[in-house]
Amino acid sequence: MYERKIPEDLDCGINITMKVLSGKWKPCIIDSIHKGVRRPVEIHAAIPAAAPRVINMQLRELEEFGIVTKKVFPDSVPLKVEYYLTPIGESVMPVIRAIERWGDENKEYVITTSATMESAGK
Amino acid sequence: MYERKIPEDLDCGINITMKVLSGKWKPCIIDSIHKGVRRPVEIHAAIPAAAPRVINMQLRELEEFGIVTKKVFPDSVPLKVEYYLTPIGESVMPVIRAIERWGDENKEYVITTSATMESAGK
DNA sequence: GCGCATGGGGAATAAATTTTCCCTGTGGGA
DNA sequence: TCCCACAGGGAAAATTTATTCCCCATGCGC
Repeated sequence: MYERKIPEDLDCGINITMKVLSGKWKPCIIDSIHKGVRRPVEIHAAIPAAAPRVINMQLRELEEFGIVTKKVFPDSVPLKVEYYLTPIGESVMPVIRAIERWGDENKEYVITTSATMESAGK
Repeated sequence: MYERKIPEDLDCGINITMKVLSGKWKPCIIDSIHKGVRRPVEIHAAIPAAAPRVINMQLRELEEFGIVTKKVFPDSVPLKVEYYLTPIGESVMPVIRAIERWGDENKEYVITTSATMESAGK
């Protein structure tokens, strides 16, 4: 990870969750794994917009936080790796679901609003 | 706002919500307003860790997205301004609550885990 | 040997976001 | 007059985060 220079305030729960979930692709990664997408290549395929390197790094961070665990099959060739959600990882799913649901329900609105914003003042 | 150079994918609901909520202090700001903290000075006081300038900018972005509305009392001196959640703003509250709840429930865990991460490899 | 797929990392660069510094303007009070 | 509280913005610097480019290793098939 990076070395923080600005201290973070972990007072309110919002910031705690954000510390774990912040990362452009982390919620998507968690959601994918929850859906049963376990192998790195599959995760990359599921989120093509993200560079593989970024997904690797965010997976590592999620692993450090105990959100996911990594299972390596040392004898299989080509090398096989699988990621699973830990119980803590499972416990964030309601949060991800809430985020996803709101987004799905307000997709139209957000897209048209942000389009309007761009054509107006920027 | 800033001019994006990397296109965003607004396919999945997660990214939609994140577009609206991303911003270091936005969830806190929304939560504060929901709790009845309406005037800019009060919001600043409620989130002392954030620079006032940042809060102003994020408020403006939230306003552009229709999450909050601004009510100005032109005749009062000193100038009085109040922010309110719009119906859409109210509709994100369940998301904020879910984020807040998970953070509160896992505060200890996250804090000790991130402390361990720092003392180990960084 | 060569190229493939698998899983991954270092270093540099680019982009996005936040923070700091200082400025605008109003009207009240000392 | 000078300074206060209020609300807010421009510009630059700093910080944080993402992305790109190229590298490593294994064992298979040709």
